[in-house]
Amino acid sequence: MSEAPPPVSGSPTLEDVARAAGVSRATVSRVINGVRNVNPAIQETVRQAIAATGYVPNQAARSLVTRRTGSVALVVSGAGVEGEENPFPNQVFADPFFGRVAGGVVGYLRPLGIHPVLLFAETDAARAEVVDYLRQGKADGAILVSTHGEDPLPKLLVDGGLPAVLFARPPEPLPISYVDVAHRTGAKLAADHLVARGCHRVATISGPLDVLAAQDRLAGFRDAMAMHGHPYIPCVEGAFTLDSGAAAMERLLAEHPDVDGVFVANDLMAQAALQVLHRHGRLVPDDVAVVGFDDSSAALACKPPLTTIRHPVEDMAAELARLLLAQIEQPDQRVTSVIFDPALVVRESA
Amino acid sequence: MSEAPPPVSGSPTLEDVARAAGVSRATVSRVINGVRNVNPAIQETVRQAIAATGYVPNQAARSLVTRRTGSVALVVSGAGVEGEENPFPNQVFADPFFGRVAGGVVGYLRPLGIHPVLLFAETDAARAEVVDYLRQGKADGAILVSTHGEDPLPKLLVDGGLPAVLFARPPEPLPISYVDVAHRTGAKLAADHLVARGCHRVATISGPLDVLAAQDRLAGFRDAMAMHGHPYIPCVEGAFTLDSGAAAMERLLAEHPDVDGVFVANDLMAQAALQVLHRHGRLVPDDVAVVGFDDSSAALACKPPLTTIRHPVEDMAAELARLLLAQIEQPDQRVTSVIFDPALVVRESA
DNA sequence: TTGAAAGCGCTAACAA
DNA sequence: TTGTTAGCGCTTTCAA
Repeated sequence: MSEAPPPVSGSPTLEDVARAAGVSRATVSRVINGVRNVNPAIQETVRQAIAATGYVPNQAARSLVTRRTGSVALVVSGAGVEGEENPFPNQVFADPFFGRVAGGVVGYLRPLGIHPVLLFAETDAARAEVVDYLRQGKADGAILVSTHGEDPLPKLLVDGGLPAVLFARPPEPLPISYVDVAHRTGAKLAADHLVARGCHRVATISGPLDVLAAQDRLAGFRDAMAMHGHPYIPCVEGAFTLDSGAAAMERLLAEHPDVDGVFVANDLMAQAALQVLHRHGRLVPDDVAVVGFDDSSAALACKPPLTTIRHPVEDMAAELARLLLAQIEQPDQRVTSVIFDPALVVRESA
Repeated sequence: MSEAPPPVSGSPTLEDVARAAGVSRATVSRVINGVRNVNPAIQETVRQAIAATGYVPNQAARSLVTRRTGSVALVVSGAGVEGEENPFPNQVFADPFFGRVAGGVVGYLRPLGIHPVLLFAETDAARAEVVDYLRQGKADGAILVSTHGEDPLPKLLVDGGLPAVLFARPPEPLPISYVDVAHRTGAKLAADHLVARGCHRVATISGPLDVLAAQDRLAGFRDAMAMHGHPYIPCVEGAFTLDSGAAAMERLLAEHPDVDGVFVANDLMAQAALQVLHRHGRLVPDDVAVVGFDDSSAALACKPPLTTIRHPVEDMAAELARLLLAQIEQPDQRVTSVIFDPALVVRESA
């Protein structure tokens, strides 16, 4: 057990291991990388030498020749304004949605020994940095989670020929793989549930209609209600925010005081709607049933707890990671997209 | 403007730029790295060549020779149990404390072009991976945010001679730089405030007394109260959790029904204490004044909003990043620690 | 099945 | 001030 004199300086290299094992660097490399055609006995010797020397491969040297870093960027991107005050939106972390995405990505990547680098791209400068980050080979590809629809980063990446995948379908068609949820299916779930509850005078509060998801949710809801014999469904457009949800609910109540069921395009607006209904003395769900969308943390914070449509965010994020790795392996492969089915989560509001 | 034939394959290298500029690789390298002693005219030529070729330095090649990656790991560590179900604690992201830490770190590092890699180290295996991550040269150092006191990772890193810094003083003395908050000062702030309000029968709910921060907060509070002429302050030990806070408050009320001021060692327990007081018909702050510690999101969620002690978490995190970079530059420098003063945030509970 | 040798793209002595 | 050159530690042909 006495061998492998400690290397004079720095940590041991392949050379040191090779010398300790009495083989060539190439052989040690083969053992480490699990290349077949290596004599089992030699494999064992090499393994012992590795343990004895405490060898750890140098990632830089490895990357230089393989042109891979084995790391990916997890980019939280948006259409933020140049010169924004806060360079790092704390709220991103507070957002349970992002937490679930990160959880799904890490859950898939960690067993593969890949750890995501966290990048924020709220400004043009930051977006340019992301592109550079990938071009410098600091990461092999990027998983993008956009907070806004008009995010220019996906196009930048595609134009740069950099491997990237997207959470949610891009507004403009782009040759990029993405995952998304079947918004229409989710909206149908909400419609079916409201009808099954016996709601007859149903309305909806949509998201901003320049956002794809909002369009799809509205269309899906209307289609499903039409199937149930309700050809016209009143709609007030919101902006996915608390304030806009409150305003929309007020207007809905003013224009359709007899409403007994509302599908709200996201939980945040639904939470506000619930408060408005409460102020107006309407009991939820008895007088008015409310269904939200997202199953965000807001859904549980609601009074009463919100019945809503849940994305399989973690699964979607894991699939996204898988798609990215596939694209890194085979850059010229056709883009793939995967649409996930959402599920109805019944709580007390409907 | 017609030069630099596009490189045959892959992206341009230093060689390509050098050829386009009619100089040597070394000169281009000097220009890129801002080394002085380069003829301004040549500098300009080189810059144009860089722009013309679209050159971006290869990080792997650079790291191989400089032995620096220019990236750091942000490690969320704990004393988690082996084989835990959830490999990635979503709640970490939900925790506003972590968000603030990350914000401070990113705020400091991003202008330097450094992006943190997010690592989780809840299990022994994960901790070994963190050590390997650094040993492989995938990051130059680690910023550790431990969720538990007995986290073994700091020692692993120190023993490995790997650059690392800690958020919060390690329980066992360790040659590692850290930042922390002056717990005793914070507790004194709380004491002074309660006394100034006119509280005469003051008690405290401490954290688990095997945790340093809990010890310091208790001692600091008692010392300050003694200065105000209250030599003995009743104390019930909690566990920094909601449940333990409620239990402690119940006990306090049973043993000292005439209490009119309580310092609770963290906001979560204070929140529970508030609920218990409410159940017992005690008005806060009129009957009983309550001061928490941390200024976590719980403080604002309380009814009434909690008066509490706030850490300058972002500043602390930024300083931590600075300490790490300093240590990476000068590995054999003595460890430094910086203690930050907390501040009293007066809301409605006291 | 194994070894020798040629780089990967860059920085940093050392010369000129 | 600039160029030449020698590696950094690894993977990967190509021969043996």
